[in-house]
Amino acid sequence: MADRREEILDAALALADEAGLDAVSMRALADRLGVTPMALYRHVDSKADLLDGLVDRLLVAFVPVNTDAAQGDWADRLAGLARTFRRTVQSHPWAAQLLFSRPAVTPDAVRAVDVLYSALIEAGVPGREVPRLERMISTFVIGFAVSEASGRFAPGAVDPRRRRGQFCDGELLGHRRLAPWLDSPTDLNAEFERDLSDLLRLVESTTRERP
Amino acid sequence: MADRREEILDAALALADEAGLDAVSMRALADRLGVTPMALYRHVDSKADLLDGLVDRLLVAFVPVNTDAAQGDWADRLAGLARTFRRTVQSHPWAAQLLFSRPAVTPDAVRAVDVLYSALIEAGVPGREVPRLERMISTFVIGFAVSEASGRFAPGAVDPRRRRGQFCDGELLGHRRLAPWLDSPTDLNAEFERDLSDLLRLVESTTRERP
DNA sequence: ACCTGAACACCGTTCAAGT
DNA sequence: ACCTGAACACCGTTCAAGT
Repeated sequence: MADRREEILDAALALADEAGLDAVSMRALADRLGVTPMALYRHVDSKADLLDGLVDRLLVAFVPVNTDAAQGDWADRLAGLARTFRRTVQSHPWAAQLLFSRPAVTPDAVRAVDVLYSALIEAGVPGREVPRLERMISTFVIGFAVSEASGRFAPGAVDPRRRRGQFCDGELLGHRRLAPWLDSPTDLNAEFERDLSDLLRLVESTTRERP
Repeated sequence: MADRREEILDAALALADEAGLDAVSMRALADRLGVTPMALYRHVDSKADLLDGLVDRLLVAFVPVNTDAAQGDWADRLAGLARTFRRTVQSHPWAAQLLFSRPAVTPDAVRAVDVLYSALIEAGVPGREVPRLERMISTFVIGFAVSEASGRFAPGAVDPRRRRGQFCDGELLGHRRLAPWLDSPTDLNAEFERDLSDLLRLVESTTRERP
């Protein structure tokens, strides 16, 4: 009765948290379970299937069923879901490599999409526009979390020699004008909140009729 | 003088276009160049360095220097850059796995960021807000292109048995109310344009003073 | 039903040796 | 300077065999 597949996914998740996604090989996973690599294939179709299972585990963890994110008006619920998702990726940065690769197809992923749909309907967004706005918001939220986890928002150690070259050639005019604001480090928590409130304003503006 | 590194990147890009990113191994790449795998390490630090070089090649291709995307007012330039980026990823879908992994650090990536900075400044966005809006827009645009290329926007073949189960249990209320709009297939070209115009409206609204 | 052992066709990378 | 050969320590997966 104790589903062997679940034990395998437990071990894979622990391995990924401890040593990163690259450390999750069929062989290493089998070792950790005290079993031969081939024994895994009885419960998992392939390594790709294993990774799909891993992503699903993460989504189970964050979908709001009887949690804070399920309370409040539509804006609270939408922002709550976004914050919970970001926090989940922060605790499992290895997931960044997987999150953009598969459609939201598992029952739990569909449930998360449904929370967004319901929030947008409650906000008064026309039904025709809801799926598009859902994709837009989820694309941004996943993108932000993945960018953070994979270092895309990191300071960016540009080769100073080349940078100076670009500056002197009269290039990078934008960077030059923004110099006062580019030196201070970014508070990504505050930035995420500002981005969210911008997106909520955008949702609100979609409830009014437009040409 | 003929830089050997450039020949290697040419071959790697061709290999990726023909057979996908997984086919780009040091051994296969060496084979294609008629050389021993170890010969590559004279011109490339590691496989990671090779992949960074590949991404850079893509960015060189799309940064607007004397092209359509460099013309027009700020909104045209911003939308042009987004469209060109999306088209680039569409022609090289293997890049999807790499685009979120490294900060925009190479000279060409910095140039692309600068085009966005300049557009936002011209739009009248306060300097303090420009870097945030640049990250927000680029995160969305990269996320959209990557989602498309990696199948996240694909129809989503949910297991019908499970889906029915969820429907009958009174779950997925959002999906149920949206059924009329969820059956027709999505025109992603039109959706991308609508998303872009929403983002441009958001930029405009940031030029007005807010609390 | 569930697991094992041996094997196949691959990886990235190091190191000493060649010219 | 540039390349090679052999080797190390890995991969995912197939297939026949064991209990």
